[in-house]
Amino acid sequence: MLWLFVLPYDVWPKTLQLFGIMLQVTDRDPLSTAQQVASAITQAVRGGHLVPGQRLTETELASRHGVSRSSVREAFQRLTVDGLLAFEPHRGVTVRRLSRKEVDDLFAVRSSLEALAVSLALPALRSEPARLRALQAEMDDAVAANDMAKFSDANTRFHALFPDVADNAVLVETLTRLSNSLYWLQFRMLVDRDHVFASNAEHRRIVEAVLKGDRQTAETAMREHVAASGALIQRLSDDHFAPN
Amino acid sequence: MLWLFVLPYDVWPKTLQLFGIMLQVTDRDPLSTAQQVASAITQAVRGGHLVPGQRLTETELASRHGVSRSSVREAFQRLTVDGLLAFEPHRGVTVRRLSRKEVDDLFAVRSSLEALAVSLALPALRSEPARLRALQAEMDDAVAANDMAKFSDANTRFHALFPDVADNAVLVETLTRLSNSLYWLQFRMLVDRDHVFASNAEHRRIVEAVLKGDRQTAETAMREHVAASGALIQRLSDDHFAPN
DNA sequence: TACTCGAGGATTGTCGGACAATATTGTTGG
DNA sequence: CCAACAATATTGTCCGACAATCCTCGAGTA
Repeated sequence: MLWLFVLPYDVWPKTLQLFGIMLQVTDRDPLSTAQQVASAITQAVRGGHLVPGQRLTETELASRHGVSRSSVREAFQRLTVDGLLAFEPHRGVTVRRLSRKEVDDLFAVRSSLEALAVSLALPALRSEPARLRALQAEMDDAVAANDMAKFSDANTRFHALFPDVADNAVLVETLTRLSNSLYWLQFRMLVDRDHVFASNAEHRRIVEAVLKGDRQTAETAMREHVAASGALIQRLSDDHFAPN
Repeated sequence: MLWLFVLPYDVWPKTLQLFGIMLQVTDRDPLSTAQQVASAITQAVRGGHLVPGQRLTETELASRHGVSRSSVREAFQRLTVDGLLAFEPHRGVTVRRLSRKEVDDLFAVRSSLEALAVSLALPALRSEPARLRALQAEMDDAVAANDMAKFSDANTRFHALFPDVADNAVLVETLTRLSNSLYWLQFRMLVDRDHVFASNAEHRRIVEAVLKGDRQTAETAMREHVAASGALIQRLSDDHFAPN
């Protein structure tokens, strides 16, 4: 029946009932308009084209992306709950700007959840340590080569690895939300060269404890690592934070 | 200047600049239409008028509440991120129905965060123990009187107390979301009489540890208490859960 | 019987326009 | 410097429209 696979995607039936078995055709729907706009805004924030505190108006974004106000509103809502934008009734949205206390609060929750992720992911990572080791090697290389961008990328994947392997959708979703709010701060954080070395040492502690199967040590190491990042961010100058 | 207070609310200026001091008039904006619809749906779910798995259509809700489809869509979105409704592209929303695994995932995250809440709230609760003691007494009374409704109410406030006192907005928001998804299950859970007694004993353990200032014990007591609730829910019959 | 196909209806996704409610800004005058 | 008002910009909500997609169900077929 190989001929089936050369048919263009469009003419495939959505479901095939053969021999009483229901075959589901993987049906990746094209992203909704609102989702596309949301992604575009996210990219703009990540790329620094939109700075924290900046105001976004519905009509402007609508015409810029060639979509209707409805879709932009929907995108705004999603990004607001994702923690990337801040919403005020009758005043619109702005790129979220965190106060010192908000950063503190976020890191407190994040450290707890990342510790949980380490604990949940430990068995799986231990039984197949290749992925973790590869990531560690990559970070070591980046440090040795003094390549900040590379380290930043590997660092992001390092922190995403544990929730991912933990196989807990709620955990992944929650941590994603928190990370979105923190992205711009994390970016600024990485320019500090000394911190990168310290950070990598902390990563190594975590990795070793995980591979050794020492859950308690791995958890607290991660907890302290995240807390240290939070403390470091707090040392940034005042104008990186919103008043209050 | 007492005469000012007899003026109707409408004619008050929004801000008063007097003697160079900016006075903010507390401006409780009337809830947006979308928010009202969202609240109504929430009440309907809590009251059992809408059962898990049930489908909600935009036009039907719009005409029922006398609002436009736009507002209903917005309400749906909020309730989806709040975990009360489940959304599928091109298929609309249904009252969320959790699978066993999802319940497990939720309780894992929730136990971690409630333990964090206990830890953060401990100092404040210890320096002013009246509130905690009053709640404990209330729950004891409910158990003694075999009053399930009263215990349920006090139980809800007990679990809300720690995040509230912890003074961490992110924590409160995150836990609220998780609780919303679990509401219907918690409701079913409370019909089990034996569990109520066990639950109250666990509460007492937590309270004692907190008032004694024993952070470690308090944390693990809360963690285990939440985990026990999760395990209990898992014992419900299959038809309370979504397949998968 | 087991399966495919297609028509028709229901529902969602997106659009454009409209208008009131509210916020922001600028101006005026004391 | 500050109150009061006018002008403007933006959001909140509504309506109507239509294409895209999903669901149902009956007819056709091997």
